[in-house]
Amino acid sequence: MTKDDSPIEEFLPGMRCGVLLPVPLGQVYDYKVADDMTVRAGDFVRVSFGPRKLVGVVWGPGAGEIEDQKLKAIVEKLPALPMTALMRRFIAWLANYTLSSLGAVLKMAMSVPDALESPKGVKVYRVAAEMPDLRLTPARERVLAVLKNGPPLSASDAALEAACTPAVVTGLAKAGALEEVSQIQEPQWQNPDPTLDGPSLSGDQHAAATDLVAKTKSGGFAAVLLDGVPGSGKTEVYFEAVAEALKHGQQVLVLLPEIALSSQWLGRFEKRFGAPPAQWHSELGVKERRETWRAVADGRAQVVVGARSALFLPFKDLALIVVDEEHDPAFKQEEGVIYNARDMAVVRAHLGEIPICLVSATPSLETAVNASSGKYGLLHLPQRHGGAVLPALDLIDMRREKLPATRWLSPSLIDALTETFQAGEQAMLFLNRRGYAPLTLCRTCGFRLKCPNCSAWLVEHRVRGRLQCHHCGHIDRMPQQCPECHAEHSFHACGPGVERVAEEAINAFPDARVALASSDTLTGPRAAQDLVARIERHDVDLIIGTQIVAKGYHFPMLTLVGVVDGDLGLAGGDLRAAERTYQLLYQVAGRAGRGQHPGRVLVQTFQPDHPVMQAMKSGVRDQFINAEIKAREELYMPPFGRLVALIVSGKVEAAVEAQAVSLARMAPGYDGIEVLGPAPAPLALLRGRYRRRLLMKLRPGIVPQPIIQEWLARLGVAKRREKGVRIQIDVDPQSFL
DNA sequence: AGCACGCCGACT
DNA sequence: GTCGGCGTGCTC
Repeated sequence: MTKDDSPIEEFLPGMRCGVLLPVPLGQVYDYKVADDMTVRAGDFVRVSFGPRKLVGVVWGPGAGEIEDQKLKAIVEKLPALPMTALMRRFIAWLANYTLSSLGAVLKMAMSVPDALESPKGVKVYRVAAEMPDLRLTPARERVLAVLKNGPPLSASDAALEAACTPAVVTGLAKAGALEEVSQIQEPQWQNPDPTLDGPSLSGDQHAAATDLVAKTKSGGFAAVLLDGVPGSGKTEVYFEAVAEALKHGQQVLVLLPEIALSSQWLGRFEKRFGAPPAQWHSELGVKERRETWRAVADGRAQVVVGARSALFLPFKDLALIVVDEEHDPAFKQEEGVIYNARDMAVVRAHLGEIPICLVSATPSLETAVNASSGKYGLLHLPQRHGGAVLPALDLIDMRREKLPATRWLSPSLIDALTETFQAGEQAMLFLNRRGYAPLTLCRTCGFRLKCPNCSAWLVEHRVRGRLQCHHCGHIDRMPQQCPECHAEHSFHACGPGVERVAEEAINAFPDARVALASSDTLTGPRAAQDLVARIERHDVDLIIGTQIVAKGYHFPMLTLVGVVDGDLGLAGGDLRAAERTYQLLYQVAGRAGRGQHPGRVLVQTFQPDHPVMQAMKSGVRDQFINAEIKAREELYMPPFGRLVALIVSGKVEAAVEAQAVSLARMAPGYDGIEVLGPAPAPLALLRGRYRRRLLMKLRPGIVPQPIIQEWLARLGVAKRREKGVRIQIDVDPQSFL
């Protein structure tokens, strides 16, 4: 069956149809079409489900397993535009791939239930057909004149136009001179204008843009890696393809890892297209969500930039997907339905038969392999745009720098900072650790402050005067005395966080204006935007930040980047650690010297001979990548084999342990499949739940999903499912441990 | 996931 | 005597 000759799609009164509900149940429930309606697959309908009313989606013909008498009738068909067949196929594909229930995936695609209801009218006023007798004050006359000659307005708008207070308007309505009408207001979206002149492109940029534009124009699936060094103008290249889609009245989705912090990206977009794109991220208010959702569904919003959940927006006519910073681990959703938005974006493009462009200066190994094997197209921008040169990078061998135990900035780095400030330029210190210190212990008895819900240390945040768990959000006040030995003033902070480095920097440079940038200080888009503006105005000399500052910012006066602890990501022995560290360091280094001023990057490391450090120093990226690829290939690690993690969790440790053991015992024993574990998960206790992890390694070509389904089914048959224990499946986990 | 039904401890 | 704790079972 081809995808075009669809099964029965229309259901008449009295017929049985299957309705999928946004609850994690994985089943499609049968309902009867009520007498006064016809529904089609994709329609949003309200149904009774047990004691509650839910909105679901007509999914197809009913399964027919339940007797007619038990069938409930559909309560109501909602006026929203139906879910497209494409979105339904996407949901089904994702549920199957991630081994999660259809309902759980549907829930992600129905995150704005409000948007499906008929839009609520806004009270607007117009002049009544018959004018009653009333006293006409000048203000009243102005209001009547405004409403006589123009469209109906809300009380506040009319008041604004007539230069009076809204009370005058409502007073007139009360007197019968104005009629109140309910008007549905779908806000107008200012759409980006593709006919504005773009920037002039370099030869490489032009060639890449031409290719992307052609693919966007012709349609059809194509995945392309746009690989360019920081500052090479990748954004301008894909903007050309965005313009192409806009010219044909089609839509574009741009996925970014952390939309909330990309005010600079928005600025560039607006400069190119004269209007901002629609945005989609977790900080949107209810109203914005509802309006954006509707505007995307009916095609008024043409370009959406968003975090991973934007993948589930109901695009009417999507022509292109761009995944910027495609290597970023933030695309991976680790809770609930576990999926990688970058990979699922490729799937969506495939199902929708449209091109997708993956963008990065440090492509993930998976994408790099796909590009070199020819599965993905490759567009390469090897040079910085406009003659800017890549920063010079030096390693600081921390084994030679004699530092006191509570200092982390080496004399070499201090010297470089001094020079930078003297030249009137800006510097950035990078340390991927929030708070003041990652560990606090009692000097008297050795007690360590620890999270009650997780196997993690509590991190002191001195700015806010409290202790915080970075995994569950647990917050404590800093205790006065040791909870164990009751010694006073005995706490000792171990190791540095950004706050502590800031303290050290302020001591060393009392005159420097220092800004701290972490997820604790930049709590929303506005805070981020403010900081960016301050840095651009040069109101800040030194930025000290976590990975939040590694993203694609561009500050012309920023000429020195110091990495406080280059080795931080390398601990732990994960195969991916080297790749990650390299990507992060490379991104951070890219912040330096993007304007006319040449940049300098200093990386403090205790392992200057590590391949990552050597690759950073030589600037030869591909040599390092190729070595990593070879290592993966030899070990049948992704993308040369498959991994699936099974995470067993629950509140009772013994039950979790028992479940993990029985899972391992009943593991499939096929050729080419290896099951490792159980081992304590990276956080053996998280949010009060104990965790064990099993890792399944599969040789290339083996499809994991049916094998795992069968495995879990055998477990059920053998009555080896522990109560209160959850088994979560992570297909293609980020961590290899 | 919700939500109801159901069976055992401290309160007006 | 009731209010309420959360165990378990169902939802077309």
